[in-house]
Amino acid sequence: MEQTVKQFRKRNAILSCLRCTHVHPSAEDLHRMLQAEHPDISLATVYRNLSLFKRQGLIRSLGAVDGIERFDADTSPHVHFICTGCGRVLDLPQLTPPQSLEAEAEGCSGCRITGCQLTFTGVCLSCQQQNQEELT
Amino acid sequence: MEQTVKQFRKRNAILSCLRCTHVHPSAEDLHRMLQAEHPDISLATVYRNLSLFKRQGLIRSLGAVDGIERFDADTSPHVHFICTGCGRVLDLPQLTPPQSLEAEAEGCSGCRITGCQLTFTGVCLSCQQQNQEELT
DNA sequence: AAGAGAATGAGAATGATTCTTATTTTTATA
DNA sequence: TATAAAAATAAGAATCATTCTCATTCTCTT
Repeated sequence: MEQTVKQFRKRNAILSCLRCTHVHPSAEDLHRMLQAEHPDISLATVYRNLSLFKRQGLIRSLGAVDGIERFDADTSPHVHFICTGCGRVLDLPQLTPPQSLEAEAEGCSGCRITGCQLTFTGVCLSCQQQNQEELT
Repeated sequence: MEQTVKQFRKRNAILSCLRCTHVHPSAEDLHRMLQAEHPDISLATVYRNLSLFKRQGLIRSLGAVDGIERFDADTSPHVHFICTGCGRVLDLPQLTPPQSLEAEAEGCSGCRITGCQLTFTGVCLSCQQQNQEELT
């Protein structure tokens, strides 16, 4: 007899799914990833819950890449790289964001600072290789 | 007799306008600002030329604030602050972005890095005051 | 002055995101 | 356990920033 543990709440599934990936997906990406387990999940539900999580501070938005918002369940301060070729977003966990600047920023501006985002842009390895091939 | 120097090209006006402001305007903001001098300028022209300037590297996009893209004619590396209350974007010219990290980032990721964006978020002075008043 | 090519205006098209509403699921209460 | 109230969801419509289309207007060259 199978367990009667049914997972009715799709909300948890959305958060889990985001927490299990490192691709910094868009809402549509997540919707696609979730469909295996929840074939009837609605795109609106994904959007709705993502903004809820954002408000709750459970996740972060990385802003839009090519006009599409990307999300990250890792809310700890870390550095990102965005490839201008393919739109891939990578974590750069080796680097530490310059926390010293935060106090300095508050001091010189009078603004109360609650967040910091350091993002590099450029061309990722696989796009570099692809560009190379195209020249041949 | 008035000078016969007519400024037919609106393109230059758009770039000049962006260069003369520090508010990091949106396309619509610019369109509004330009209407004094060019009452018949089209919003499509503003958008069209902004993406041209971006491609040419004459201006930078700061990404979207509240779903609306914001632009900056200052392409030199500098730090931004975005107010989550009013959406205002401020320069923090006192701070220098950590250029040392860029080489480190290339080293550890293999990505070719072409740009860097350091952005703080929080509450600006005038929004802090307004919040204060609301409590009274 | 005429023709070719670039720039523009106006409005339609696009597409990501949000909203609405009817339905389903969950929780609270008896 | 039944039942009512509250929360969550699906589906599709609505919104709105941005891009596209195409007819017209400018600009430059000859």
